[in-house]
Amino acid sequence: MGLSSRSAVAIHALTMLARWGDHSLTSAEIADSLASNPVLVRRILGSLRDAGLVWSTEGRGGGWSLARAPREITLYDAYTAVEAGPILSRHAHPPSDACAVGRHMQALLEAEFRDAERAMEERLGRTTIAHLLRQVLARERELALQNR
Amino acid sequence: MGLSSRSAVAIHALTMLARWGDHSLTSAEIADSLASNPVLVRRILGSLRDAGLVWSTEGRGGGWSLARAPREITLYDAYTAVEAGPILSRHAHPPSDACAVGRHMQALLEAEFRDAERAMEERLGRTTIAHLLRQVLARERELALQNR
DNA sequence: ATCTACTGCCACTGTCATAGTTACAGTTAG
DNA sequence: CTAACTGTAACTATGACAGTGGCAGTAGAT
Repeated sequence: MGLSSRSAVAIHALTMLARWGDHSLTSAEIADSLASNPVLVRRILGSLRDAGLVWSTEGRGGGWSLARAPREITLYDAYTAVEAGPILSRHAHPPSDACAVGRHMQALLEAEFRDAERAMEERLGRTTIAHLLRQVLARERELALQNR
Repeated sequence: MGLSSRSAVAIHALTMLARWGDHSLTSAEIADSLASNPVLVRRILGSLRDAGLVWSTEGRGGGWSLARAPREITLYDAYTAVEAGPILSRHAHPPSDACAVGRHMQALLEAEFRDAERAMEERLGRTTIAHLLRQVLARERELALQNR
């Protein structure tokens, strides 16, 4: 493993909200689809709300809805909303300053790792929730045909 | 944070081995530069050896050396030698099969995440240890000039 | 007014990966 | 035989994470 599964949860939830776009979903409904927990869902959707991707209403009949069109939300948006630190982690301690190599490795690695992370983020930014939803619907149609 | 710092340690060690290419280094020497522990270094260099990037000799006077030219070792080589699983982790549990979205999300995310990870790996594959070493030496020359 | 169904949030648990450390057996040069 | 290494297993401490229960706040339904 590496990172948390929060990105997966976030993208899953966003796609569900896009699928049932006309009405809001509760954290319990989303948790059911994830085979997970409403509190967990609320925590992650809370981050998405802070990032302006969704909004929520309290009280009876409340729930969650998208704050933007699905085609205006990329996987990168979801990813950066819920994931904190860098992917490729740096030295646990700063290396020794007495070593000619150690003196510079931190700065060099920082540059290399940032570039590599940016490449990944750039790729995530190319896929939108709308794109994912389209694939989900296509797969559902296929299933419907097979079960006829 | 995200992943382990093993990649950083591996790249650091490889660069040191390239810098002092004529003779081998002990795990204690490398650990000193990392401000870390010889056992940790041996564990990580062990993975690099399994991947064919370095070799080691036991007994007195033993130590570690590169098994290839520095320009033939990329950061991706080091990364995949020491890092096990995927970066972007998937759902903790498989989602509910009863949900039209949940049924398909795992496969779709798998494809998206693999593409994103590949983009990162591709970027890491573009930088070699030789490139890093060149930068270290350049920075050392600068320092030498300033301290004159 | 009260009930019901939500969000929001805190505190806690169990689990797991990792960094770090100690210990010791095996290997090799002096 | 001794000193200096590698190789490896066992252990600890730390921290991130998923998951859970509890409870205050909010708002529609009756």
